[in-house]
Amino acid sequence: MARLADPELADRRRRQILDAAIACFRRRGFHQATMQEICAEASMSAGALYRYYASKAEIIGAIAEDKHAETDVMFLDAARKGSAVDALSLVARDFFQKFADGDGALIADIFAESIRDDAIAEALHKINARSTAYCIEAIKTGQARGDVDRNLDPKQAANVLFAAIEGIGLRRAFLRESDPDAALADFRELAQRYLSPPHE
Amino acid sequence: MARLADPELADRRRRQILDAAIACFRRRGFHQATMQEICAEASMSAGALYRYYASKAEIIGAIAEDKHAETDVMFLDAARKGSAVDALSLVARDFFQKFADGDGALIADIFAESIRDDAIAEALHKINARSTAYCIEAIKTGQARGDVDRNLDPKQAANVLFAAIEGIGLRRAFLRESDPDAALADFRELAQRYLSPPHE
Amino acid sequence: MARLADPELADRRRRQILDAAIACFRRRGFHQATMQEICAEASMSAGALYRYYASKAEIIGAIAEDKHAETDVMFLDAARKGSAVDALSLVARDFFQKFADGDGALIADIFAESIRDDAIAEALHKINARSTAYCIEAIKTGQARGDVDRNLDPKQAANVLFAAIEGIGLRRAFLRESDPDAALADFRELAQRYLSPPHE
Amino acid sequence: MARLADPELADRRRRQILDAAIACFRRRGFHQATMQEICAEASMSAGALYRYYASKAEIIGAIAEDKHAETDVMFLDAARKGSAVDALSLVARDFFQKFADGDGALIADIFAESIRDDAIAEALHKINARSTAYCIEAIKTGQARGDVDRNLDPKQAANVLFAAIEGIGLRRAFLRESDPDAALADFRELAQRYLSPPHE
DNA sequence: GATGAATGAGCATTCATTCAT
DNA sequence: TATGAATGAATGCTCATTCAT
Repeated sequence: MARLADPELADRRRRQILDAAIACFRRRGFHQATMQEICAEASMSAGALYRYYASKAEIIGAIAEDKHAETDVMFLDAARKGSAVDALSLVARDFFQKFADGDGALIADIFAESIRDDAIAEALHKINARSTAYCIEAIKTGQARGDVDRNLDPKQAANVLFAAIEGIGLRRAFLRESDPDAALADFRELAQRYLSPPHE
Repeated sequence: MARLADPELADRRRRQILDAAIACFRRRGFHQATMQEICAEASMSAGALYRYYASKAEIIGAIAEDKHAETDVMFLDAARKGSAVDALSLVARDFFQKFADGDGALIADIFAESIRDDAIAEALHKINARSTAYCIEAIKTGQARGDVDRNLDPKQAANVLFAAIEGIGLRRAFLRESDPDAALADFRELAQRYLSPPHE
Repeated sequence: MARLADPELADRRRRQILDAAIACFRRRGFHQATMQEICAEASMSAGALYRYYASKAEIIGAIAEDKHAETDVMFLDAARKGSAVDALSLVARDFFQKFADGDGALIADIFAESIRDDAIAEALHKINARSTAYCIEAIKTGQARGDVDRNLDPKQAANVLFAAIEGIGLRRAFLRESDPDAALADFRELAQRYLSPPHE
Repeated sequence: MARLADPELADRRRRQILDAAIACFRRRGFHQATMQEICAEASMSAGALYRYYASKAEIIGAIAEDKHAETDVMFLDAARKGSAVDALSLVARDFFQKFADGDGALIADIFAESIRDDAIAEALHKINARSTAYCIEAIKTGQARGDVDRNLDPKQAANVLFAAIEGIGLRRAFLRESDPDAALADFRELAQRYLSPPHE
């Protein structure tokens, strides 16, 4: 009588829960949002939800990874085709858009959580290492091409630039300035000046 | 004979509560830390604590302002004496030290809280406006002197640089890299390259 | 298979809570009885109770209405069949029985609460208007028949008689005189003399 | 150096506390009003207040007696001079005025408290016995004179009439009808008809 | 697989009362 | 006498999680 577990259904349900949780966490933060709210948002009973995620912490972990991972996909292509600044701008633009969409507080929550919680930090470090690796690659390519100052340490520069993207996004969310294009312009100017070789 | 209400005592108690709350919030975050923990940390009964702060939210607000305001004092002097980069470095150094001291998650919490809560945001905007004003001044002075590129918009540049400080601090906390001098070196290089006039 | 929310269960639980609350409120009053006591009396956890009533105030409101409404049912029949005094006596008897059963203080609490709280007052006014309407009808019928003095204003008389019932009940509870039949005799004598046409 | 306790001061302070407590209890009820509120209303520190009353319960007891006693003074004179109805009307008028002044809920609280608390009840019974005695006297005088039906039991009648006064006052407070003269008219009509001998 | 009622420890907050000054 | 800061148990209420159906 019993059918085997349908893995597609499980994936669908997990996605449904994550989306609901993201919506709730945006509005209220990880620790203020309740499981009941998430259940309601996901149109799902508590029992059903707990079949897919064993605890609130697990959902938080899943979302942190999820948010961090999204950016990754587009990087590689862009990095080869254009300059380092153009590739980074693509990432930055995407990131700023999230802030414009109301993800600012959630991203800050993820920072807080990953600073405090080693398990989450570890998961995010892996994702971050990959993104950084692409960026380092792009910077090295730029240095080879001559658009990027050869005196810069590629890894250090990659981290500084990611930090700048995050900082600009956060600060603009704090200041209620939500135009992602303005944020991007700020970032491009910073990146350009930071990366350019002297006497350009 | 009647003893009059002692305003010094009130100040001392408030400080005591804030310090205890900061310790708890660092470890556990605003919404996970309990009032009982704060009371214990402050060696104070719940009743005593509530004489000085009417609610947990009020403590959160007070700490947010407190943390934000700390940096301010030193800025003005530094800005007149040295270059814009040197003045900013002073602020940055101080900020990075907080991360090294374990304030990273708390600062992220403050970002999250101020993005979500308009009342807290408003209070912080005032404090931030003052800091930014000093920085803008320093940049203008640098432009007059010729160490700062005249093509930069001072206000925009000030915000970008603050954003960079915050981003670098957060990212390093996330990566468990706690050396504030390394962070400062990263920031100085970024600021130098960003602010310098071309053909230097 | 999914079980649908059972509305009967909800009704049962609500009744169970109300009964427990009435028992507690009788003994200790609205504001001295604790939710824990009510939970214990209802053999229910706090969480379960709060699924059915959102707050203590809501329970107080529900009980106030409940107590007030109980009398209503029997009136109409009685009013048609017998004299106004007989119909009123039925209500009075029922009311005095409540005092004999220990409801006196609770009824006084309901008065206090409804005098102070407009929301509760409003709800009770509706219920009261219905009871009064039946009584007015009975008095008018009596006037038509000739057992009731035609000089009396029916509405005014109805309110005076209800007031007398309440006053007698309260005063007897205060005096620890709990015999409902003695109370009823007092009331009948008063009502008879008050309503009778002169020269009878 | 130390002066002996000044008994006048003590009386003044006690009065001050009682007045403040009455004001608070009116607004919020015995068990919802806090000692802090009473202290503030009395412009007195908690320590000072507790020198004069050992507990909140003691204040409640004192107020209950106080409220009940107020009526007493005027009765005796009136009872001798006019008819029983006139004497009772004086008391009733005074009582209805209290309701008009906002004492309704407090009076209901006193009923509740005295029904539940034997100590308070006992104290009030004494005061009540005195008032009732005066009323009984007035009724007997009326019976002797012939304005009061000789078939009525004087004690029973006195209690019924007091009950009616209380019931009318309470019910009007509940209905938000605050005109004391209208209440008095209701009562006079009731008392007149209740007390009058037949064939008048 | 899914439901949603139930749990109960835990939470922020209050308040009658005390006591050092 | 008077003050008012302090106490801390108790309050109304919440919520992550479980489990019988």
